[in-house]
Amino acid sequence: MAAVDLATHPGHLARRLQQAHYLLWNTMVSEEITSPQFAVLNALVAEPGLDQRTVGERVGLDRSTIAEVISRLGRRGLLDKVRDPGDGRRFLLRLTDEGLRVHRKLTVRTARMNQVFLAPLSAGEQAVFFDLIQRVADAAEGLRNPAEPVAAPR
Amino acid sequence: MAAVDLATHPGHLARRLQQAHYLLWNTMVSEEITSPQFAVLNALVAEPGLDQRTVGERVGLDRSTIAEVISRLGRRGLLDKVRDPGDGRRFLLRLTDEGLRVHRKLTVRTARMNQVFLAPLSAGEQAVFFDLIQRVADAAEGLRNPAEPVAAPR
DNA sequence: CTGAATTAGTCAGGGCACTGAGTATTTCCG
DNA sequence: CGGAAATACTCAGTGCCCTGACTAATTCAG
Repeated sequence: MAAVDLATHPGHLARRLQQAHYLLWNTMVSEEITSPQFAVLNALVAEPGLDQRTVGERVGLDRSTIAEVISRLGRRGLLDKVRDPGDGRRFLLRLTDEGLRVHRKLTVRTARMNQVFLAPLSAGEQAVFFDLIQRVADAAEGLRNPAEPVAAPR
Repeated sequence: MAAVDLATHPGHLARRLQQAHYLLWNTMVSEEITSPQFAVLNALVAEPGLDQRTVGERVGLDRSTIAEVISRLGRRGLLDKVRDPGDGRRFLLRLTDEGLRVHRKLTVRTARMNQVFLAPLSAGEQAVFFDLIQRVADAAEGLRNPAEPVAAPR
């Protein structure tokens, strides 16, 4: 039987890691606001007035998914969506006061959660953890977006 | 503006890692069979005749999700579902010949994909990558499953 | 200036992932 | 034996995630 050990499959580990995070988030941060939703709030705190597509780019979500997430945040009254007067295709996004309030509250809780989540690793290991994951993710994303100004042999 | 750097958020990195893997899987392994579906096939190659719940446990999926995945694999004719004659609650699962064939084919492709995915890391870094992710995921899962009885082997 | 690309967003469709409620079957206990 | 508890599975509901096809608005080229 040619069965394989899933522990050597990075995809399987990535999925388990994300699931573990999802559960911890639910218990330690919020049952209402999800981690991707928080990422969107955070992007709009950093850069108010972004359009939908750019927010998606900042947090790593495609146009369909970002539309759903933003629609939920809008329904909850956490952000406003206004048609760009200068370009009728865009919607400009801005947090409401409630959105800012929620972002502040969750920022504190998220920091606590991250500590618990990373507690099994020493400080040095945590830095390596971030570095390795980021390098793998960046490289894989680069495979998908080949048009980058990488190799322009001039 | 109290915005946070998402690169220091393990949850965000985990999500990006999984998305990157998803895309690579789609192009290098299969557009039909997903990574979780392959994990189920693999579990049944290792242990034919498992019931649904146990398969879910092996691959890290809850009862609802594993039911959907198995239903899809059944519709594609990759596995058979038979009610356990000894316990009318269970369904026993077994791969069909086609299921075995698909598993063999994808095993080869998956190995190739993993090499590409992990190419940015040296062999030593890959080992660390596995170790760190596994420790974090295990610890977080442990938080949710309080004090499992330490496997009394009969 | 006008028709062809490009761009932002929507919508339909498929799949993963969880919770909570409900059904059927088995087991456990008094 | 018979009812309560446990177990395996199903179903409804929510949310994330992608692709591919579509609409509307803008930009660009001839």
